[in-house]
Amino acid sequence: MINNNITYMSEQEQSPSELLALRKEKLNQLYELKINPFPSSFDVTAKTSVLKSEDFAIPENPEAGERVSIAGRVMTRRVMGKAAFFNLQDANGTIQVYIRRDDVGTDNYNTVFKKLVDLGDIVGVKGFIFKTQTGEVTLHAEHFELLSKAIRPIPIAKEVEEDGKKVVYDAFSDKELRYRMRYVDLIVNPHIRETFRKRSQMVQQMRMFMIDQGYLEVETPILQPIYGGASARPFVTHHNTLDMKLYLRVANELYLKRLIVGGYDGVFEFSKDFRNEGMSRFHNPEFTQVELYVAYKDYNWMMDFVERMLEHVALSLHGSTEVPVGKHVIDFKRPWPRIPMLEAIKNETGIDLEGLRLDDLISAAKDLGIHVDKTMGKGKIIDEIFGVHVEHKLIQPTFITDYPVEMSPLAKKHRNKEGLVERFEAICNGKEIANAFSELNDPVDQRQRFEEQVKLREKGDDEAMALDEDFLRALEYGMPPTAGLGIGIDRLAMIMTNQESIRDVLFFPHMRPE
RNA sequence: GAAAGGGUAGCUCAGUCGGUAGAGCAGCGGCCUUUUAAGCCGUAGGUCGUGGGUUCGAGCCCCACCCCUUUCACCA
Repeated sequence: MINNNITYMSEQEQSPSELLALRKEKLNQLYELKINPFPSSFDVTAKTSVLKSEDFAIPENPEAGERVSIAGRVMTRRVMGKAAFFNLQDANGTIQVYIRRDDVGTDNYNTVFKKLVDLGDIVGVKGFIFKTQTGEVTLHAEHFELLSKAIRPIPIAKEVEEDGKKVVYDAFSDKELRYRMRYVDLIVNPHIRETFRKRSQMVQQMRMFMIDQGYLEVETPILQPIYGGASARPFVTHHNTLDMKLYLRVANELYLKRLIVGGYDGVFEFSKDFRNEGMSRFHNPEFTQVELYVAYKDYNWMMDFVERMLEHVALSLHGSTEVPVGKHVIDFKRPWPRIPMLEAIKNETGIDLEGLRLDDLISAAKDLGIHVDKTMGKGKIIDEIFGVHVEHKLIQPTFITDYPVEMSPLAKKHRNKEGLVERFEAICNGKEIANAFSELNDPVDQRQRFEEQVKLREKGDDEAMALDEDFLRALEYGMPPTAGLGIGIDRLAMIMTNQESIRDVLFFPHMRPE
């Protein structure tokens, strides 16, 4: 016991790093000087990005120019005795600040700025804009004030221009640390801030696009007594007062269709969904989808809609329908090719699966190197062939249409193709980005489809859907013909921001505890 | 779940054959009033992911475990 205690205490002494302790000591010194290291507010009148833009005119005699005040984080510092330069970073950029002892006061400069302010501290400055000898737009500070003391050191990267290119040295680049401490990542890696700004813009543009059509943005339950709307394993939780099992939603489809039954002619929801499955660069346990349901429309209309909306999104984010993604340039200009699934398979493999009996289909699949087991029906086999031989080759936006009915228990049967449903997926960069169908609104057919799902579940398919009696009751009151759509927001954001991993478009991707 | 790679100072990384733990930046003490990876002089900083083992001696070799990355499988 005694030994353990001694070990424990010595760990305690070592654990706050020297740098942390030193900065806490600086806090104490500030208090002794009657300087509040965490004041309540500061009057900001300008942004660094505006000050550095062409629009901001610097007069002949800069000292006669207007006074501006800016606030932000001290990112670099070059002290030359009685004067110094530092770079101040605000939300949109950085600007160099020139500060002299004779302008801001001896104590403020020598003691506060030089001794007690560190890189990473948040400060406010007021002064006028001029250009240095080397032509850099700089704020000449006449007032300097500490706004928030940072007691942890930030990882400082050095940036330099070499042959006209920006080269960054010692960037904060450890992915684990970046994801675990996204706040630090955002401070020191400005391009990360930009990626998330783009994601936000993307969502905003989609929202406005749908609102402009007159569709209603709604919210539906995340905690559901019966989960449905997608083939997936759910997270389970428990309600104490009701003493009942609840599921975190895997989709919101069945609730949105209840609202179409209720009489709205268009509803959509940006929905956090939860699926208890593997993690990868394309999968996070929680992810975002937007689902949209429009009455009196079918999947053909929905293809037009998706084209129009995503073309609009690309244009508003990039000023062009062309979006660079990895080695490719993806062009969202409409119209996109529309290819029935069996035709797409025929195009890629030369094999026509149309009208094949199950045993012929199985041998065709085996010829194509597909692993087939006895539980797989025709639909599953076709889907597998498509996944292995076609999907990853579709780089430019493409609609794949008319899926096997077995894979789509919520989609309406095709009006003239036996065994298929009126469904499409939009494929882009080799991945599904949208999934849509003419919604099944026949309550008798829907009940049969649910019952088939229940059989699959009994056979051991733990991703099969459960029978939702209340949803069936809603359909029994009559749902108009309806087109429904789901778009994976994270996947789309990866494309629109040219990121290879879903973790780079989620602020806080799921990580094991530290 | 499987395979490969990785975990060394606050950050980015070296570390040879197993022989006292290294650099740059950040930090600390100085000098320097238009610098910009500022510069110059000096200085401090480590549970080498964790726990075992082999050895006179382990950052390095062996075993187990933890965490991350990438790829694959399931899935959106």
